[in-house]
Amino acid sequence: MPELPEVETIRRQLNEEISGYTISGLKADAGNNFSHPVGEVRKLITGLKIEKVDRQAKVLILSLTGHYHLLFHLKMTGRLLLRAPSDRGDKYVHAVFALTTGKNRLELRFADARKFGYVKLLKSDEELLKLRSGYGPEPLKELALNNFRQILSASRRAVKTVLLDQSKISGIGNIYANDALWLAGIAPSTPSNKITNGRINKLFKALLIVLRRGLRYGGASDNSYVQIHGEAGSYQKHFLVYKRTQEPCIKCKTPIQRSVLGGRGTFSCPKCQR
DNA sequence: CGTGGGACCTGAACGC
DNA sequence: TGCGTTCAGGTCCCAC
Repeated sequence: MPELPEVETIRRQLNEEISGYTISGLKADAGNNFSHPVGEVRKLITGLKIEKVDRQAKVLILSLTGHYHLLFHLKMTGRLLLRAPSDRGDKYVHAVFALTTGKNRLELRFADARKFGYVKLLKSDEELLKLRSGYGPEPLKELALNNFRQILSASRRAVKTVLLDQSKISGIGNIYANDALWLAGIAPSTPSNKITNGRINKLFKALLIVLRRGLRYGGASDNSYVQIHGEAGSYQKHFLVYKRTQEPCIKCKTPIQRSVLGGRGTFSCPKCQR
């Protein structure tokens, strides 16, 4: 759901719209998922200014003055919504951050139907560095082909499992892993270290293509993901194999197969992917 | 080191 | 109409 393209879409919108705002309040209900008691977080961040909105893998990072960093992970059903204080009707809101600049007032609302998502406060740049060090390179910014080759050749696990491993590469989730493997013509269960160089090149390109495409369409609103003003993305209209069980393969018309790999729904064309 | 499974929590979709 | 069951994906944690 919220994978790299979805979270990056939100990051860009938030960075554009709330940078420079000051946090002027915080309300959260009992169903929140905060790393620290809400009262403590409120005390620490009230009055701090949002310097920029960053991202590591699927984690959004609001960097505040004073070297504080507010992290949001949306997991499956989390949403971040930017609203006027008078706007009503958002469901499953667990936390509301009041934002102020000059006379402008906004609310950043953290909503999550399933409560898997979290809000985490980091109190120093060191903590942020430590968090970042647990993640692999960002595919659209840092990942070089050589590095990608090393990552894949270092594991005997199924290639799809490696793609989804956030400690190896940042931000790839089930949608884009499935679609990239189809585009590259590689079966998801292929042992990662058995993929030839030529096919690694193909997969590398395919991965960048599907992630950029996801971004261009503003993410996949397949489930509960929406952008910060509630608009849907549209990548779900362009899935290559994801969720297309029994529908014809775009290349060869063979029905797309669903299987389970590493406990996750896996979609592939038995003819095009070997 | 790797992996399989369960846990987290709840709405939606489906079966009867 | 209304009940029950199953499923979903991101990540962590535990047992093998």
